[in-house]
Amino acid sequence: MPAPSRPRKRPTIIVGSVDNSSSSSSSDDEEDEEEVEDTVDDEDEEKGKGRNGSLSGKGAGKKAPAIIISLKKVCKVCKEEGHQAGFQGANYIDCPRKPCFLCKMPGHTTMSCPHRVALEHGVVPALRKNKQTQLDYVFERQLMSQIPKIKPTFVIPDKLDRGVVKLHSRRVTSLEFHPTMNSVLLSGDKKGQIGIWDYSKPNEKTVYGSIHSCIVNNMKFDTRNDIMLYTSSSDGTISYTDLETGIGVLLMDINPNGWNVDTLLLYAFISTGPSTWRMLYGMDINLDKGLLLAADNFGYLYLILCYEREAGSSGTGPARAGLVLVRLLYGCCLKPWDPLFEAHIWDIRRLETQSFLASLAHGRVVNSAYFSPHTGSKILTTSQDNRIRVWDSVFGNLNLPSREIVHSHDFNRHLTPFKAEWDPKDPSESLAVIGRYISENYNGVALHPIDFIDTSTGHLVAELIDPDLTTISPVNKLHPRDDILATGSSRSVISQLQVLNLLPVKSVFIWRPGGLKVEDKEVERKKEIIFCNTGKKSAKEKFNESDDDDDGDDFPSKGKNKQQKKYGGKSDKAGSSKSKIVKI
DNA sequence: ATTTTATGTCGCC
DNA sequence: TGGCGACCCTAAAA
Repeated sequence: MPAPSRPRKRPTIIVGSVDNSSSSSSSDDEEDEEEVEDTVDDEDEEKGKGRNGSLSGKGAGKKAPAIIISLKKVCKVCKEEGHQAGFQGANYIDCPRKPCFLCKMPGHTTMSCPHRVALEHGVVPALRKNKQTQLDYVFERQLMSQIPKIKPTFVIPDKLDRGVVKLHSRRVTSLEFHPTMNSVLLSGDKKGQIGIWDYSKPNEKTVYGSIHSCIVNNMKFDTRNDIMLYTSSSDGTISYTDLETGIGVLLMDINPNGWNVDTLLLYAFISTGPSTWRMLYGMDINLDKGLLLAADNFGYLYLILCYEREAGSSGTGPARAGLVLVRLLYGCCLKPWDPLFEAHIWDIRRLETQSFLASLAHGRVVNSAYFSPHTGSKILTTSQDNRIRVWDSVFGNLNLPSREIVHSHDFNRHLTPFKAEWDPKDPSESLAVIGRYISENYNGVALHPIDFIDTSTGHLVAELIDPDLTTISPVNKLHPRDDILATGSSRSVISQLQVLNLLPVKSVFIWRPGGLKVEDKEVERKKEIIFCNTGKKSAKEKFNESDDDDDGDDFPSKGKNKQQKKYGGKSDKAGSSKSKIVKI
């Protein structure tokens, strides 16, 4: 069923009415380069539908006007003259009339955003009211003691081996490592398929194509029987699938009438408004209690008793698109009315939904929320307002986050939402990984790093880039035991740099320091280097510097390929930036 | 070979 | 309040 289509206009060119008489290209005071060519093109496009077989139809257009009108270049964002937004080489120039694309504050652009170059990288310590309660006491006693006082050094690779495999024909939307088999990675895609890849035995890869009909949003292993996988999808179903056979059980379907029926009803009787199709965006399980919870885009929370396979649902009100946090509070009877689990539901638009225990206010849509991996005492959220937030002490005051970290993950359409995730190996529960939306100029090429952020300080510990990985990487997963990161590509790679290593479309990437034992031809091995720095600005400067002087690096320059350089802790300004590099 | 279409979100009018 | 266009967006389908 096609959505109501609007005619998508071609990029409209505004003909400058100021100087339509003067056709010469030298009349303008600024930006007088490609005026002639622009003029011809735009005339072609303004008439018919621009079937521009010949983009450079010099003058021979059938409706060529007698007067060639010169154009004032206007900003494509605000349509004003005098500046232009867009890429200039690998640098994107923001429209100065818009708020900063990074921090969303007016008055400056991304290039000069203080959060872009600050060492603290946008950390805003929150105001904390120091009022001790009984809950705080419980927190201190039961959970705080588990958190090490001294934070370990993060293990961030500065050299990478990479395995690449193409499993999916659509973008990867979720990743999960197997809970016990160290080298097995699960991946879900936009199409609803599930991929299984054992990257130590590259031949062992499987794709199951009929588990869901669209985006696989969540995957959770049945830890009691870890060949079984729970998955939730935007098709509104939860499946319980045997990974050895691909045979699954449909545990729940919240669209029993199907997509077409709902949509037909929608257009027949309502003619506008949101679809009634329900999509599952959040899921978590607690197998000790045999519980599975899932959340849909209308803000409903569904509870499934996994073991008995009794599906039931409990509505929490028609709020929209909240996310769900679920975690058992072992031995803590904090919520007498609900001793089994604690669920937080929040919705930035409709906060009146009654039954949540706490509401974490965000400026815009919340993409994800995760309890910290060991104690569960902290919550890490990613919001569309370009901020990562850490909420300390789920027992305490959650009115304000304890950290706000400005980070570019505000996404447009066609991208899987970015989700900052804890490093499950970090005992101090402070390291998080998240892909970055905004691009950065790395030696002349615009790349989108995967950021490692110390949420306790807000420092950008590392930004991981790859010259061949020119895609945005919204989906990332750190291995629960090994120093391995898996990431899913958001789109195909179209790059002239790929001479040797043809990165396939919609791949799953594995970075691992120290060597990846793979022999399969489909799994490429490549040694790369990542940036480790605390400020992107200086990273670029250093990059350019090390092109000149520094060498002896074990990475030879090969022809036209962009080379990545390793950065030591060279401070570039007053000892300000101190890199944290740990080679492993 | 090009255009359309996806059901994403927000600001603006 | 809702329709509409724009977005550092992609790419399969038509």
